[in-house]
Amino acid sequence: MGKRGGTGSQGGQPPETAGPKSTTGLPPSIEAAWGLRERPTKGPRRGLTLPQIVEAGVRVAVSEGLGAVSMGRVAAELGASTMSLYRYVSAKDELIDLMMDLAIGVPPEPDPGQGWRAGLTWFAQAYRDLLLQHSWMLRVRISAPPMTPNQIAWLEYALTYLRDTALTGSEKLSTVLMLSGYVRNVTGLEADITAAALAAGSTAEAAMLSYGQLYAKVVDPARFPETGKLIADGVMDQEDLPDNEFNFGLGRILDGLGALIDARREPSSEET
Amino acid sequence: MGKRGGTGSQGGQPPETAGPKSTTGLPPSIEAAWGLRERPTKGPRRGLTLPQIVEAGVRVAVSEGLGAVSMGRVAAELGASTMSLYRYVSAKDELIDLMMDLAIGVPPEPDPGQGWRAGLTWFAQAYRDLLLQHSWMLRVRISAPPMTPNQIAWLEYALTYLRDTALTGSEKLSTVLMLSGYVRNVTGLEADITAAALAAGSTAEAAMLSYGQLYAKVVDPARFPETGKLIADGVMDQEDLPDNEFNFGLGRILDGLGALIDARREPSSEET
DNA sequence: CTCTACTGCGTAAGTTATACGCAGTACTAC
DNA sequence: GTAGTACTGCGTATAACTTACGCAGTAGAG
Repeated sequence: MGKRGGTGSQGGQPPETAGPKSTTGLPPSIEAAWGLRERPTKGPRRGLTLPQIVEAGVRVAVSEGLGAVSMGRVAAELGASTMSLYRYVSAKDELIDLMMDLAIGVPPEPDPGQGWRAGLTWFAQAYRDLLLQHSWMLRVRISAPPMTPNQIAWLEYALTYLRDTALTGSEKLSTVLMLSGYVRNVTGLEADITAAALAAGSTAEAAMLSYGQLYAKVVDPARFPETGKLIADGVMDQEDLPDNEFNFGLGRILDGLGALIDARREPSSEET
Repeated sequence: MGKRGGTGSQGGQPPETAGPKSTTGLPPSIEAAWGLRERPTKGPRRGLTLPQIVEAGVRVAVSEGLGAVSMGRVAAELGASTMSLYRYVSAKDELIDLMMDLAIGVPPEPDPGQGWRAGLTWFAQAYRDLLLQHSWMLRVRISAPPMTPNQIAWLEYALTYLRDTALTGSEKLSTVLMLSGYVRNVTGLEADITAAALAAGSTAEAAMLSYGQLYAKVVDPARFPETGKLIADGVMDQEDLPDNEFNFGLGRILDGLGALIDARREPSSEET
């Protein structure tokens, strides 16, 4: 252990974490994402910037997968030392949160003119495309409600499409969370299947076809008749093409939502 | 490194992993879960059993959280050594998969008499209760379609409720996946919020109330008007009570599904 | 009784995140 | 200028882990 044997004249306390103390009470990652944390102006010039680091992290995640994102790897990407990153980021999780926010990006401007259904469909599609592009995001465990700037922007974007409906605020929020959760689930499942099969050494297409055969090996149709029927019908094999799967669930959700929106419009006299 | 200095007379190859070679092509965890892997009858009496180990793992997860589940901790729980577990389990992930299957358990017998909607509602509720009981499961990253025995049993259970509808097999499967994914999402979000707030040092109730105040600190109502409205209305604060949130989304999904089921029944002449 | 396929498990290697504190830098105050 | 000091990057070290490897011993098979 590092005994104090130097001639160092200061020996001050180490800084709390990255940056000055926070008074907001927000989680550190969230503070960082919103650019709070005023930076002092004293000491040596800083060698890196937060955005640089986060970009490097995303670069690593995109090219080598989330598993390759270690503090050391990201630092190497920048030609810096591992520990230097901790001057900008208080923990690895914070880096990951920031990477997510960067990758999510600013959503395309909403166009409420097209109606809630078309709007939400587009929202879902855009989110899906994003996840397919940055499939490492599917491997990040979500552990808090969305609070970073771009996440909020997407939320806002979706809420805008619901503005002219008679849903309550709480219902709108629930709707958006349900929808984005759905998109994440379906896309993630699809990615997992593809990845597992690719790892087993087939092409993506052939891989998806073969999944049902694994089920067939294990599921006894006598004990699980309904599941057995699905397997026999080859449903597990093709998964019906990912996009169809996606659209089916999306359609159901929006249908259900539409029923409520319609019901709200007529009987009540809340406004208009 | 262990140089060979002993008088050992054998020096054979180490066994592949836990147990004999597999010929099924299934992922190792799945094989283990279904009890494939015939055990030989030679050598010394085994000191442990797979179920014992998996139970110990669940015990640790329940009482100390998923993060506490390490090979060493589980072994200690059994009074065994860390490495001895690898005679039963090929990797930690396999242990986790088996823990999941054990915790999921056998679902209650379905009663298709009550109709698909009541049935699926009960299914969702039962799954939700399970996740609330074993909240560590929410922290496990799902990385494959459900394939272990009890997972399949739950799937079968849900499919049974859809038996008498005119949905296609593919639609039924999508429906169940959508539903269980939804339950997992909502329950997980709820658990995350509670956990985060508890960590911040409030009681569960008070914690949930305070979440919206974090949003208020960060969201500029001018830039994000719709989101700002939600915050101002206190929607983020209460999250509308977890159960309401849960029931809202569930209702929407089932409504949407109902519309399709009804539509299928009338116009077509597929059966009956 | 011997052979040998097993067993539990000690040892050690390889990864990680990250606490701690040093040596140096560049504003600020005089 | 010159000192003081609040910073900087980063080397060193620690604490968890997972897991490969191989030894010493055990018990069914022949």
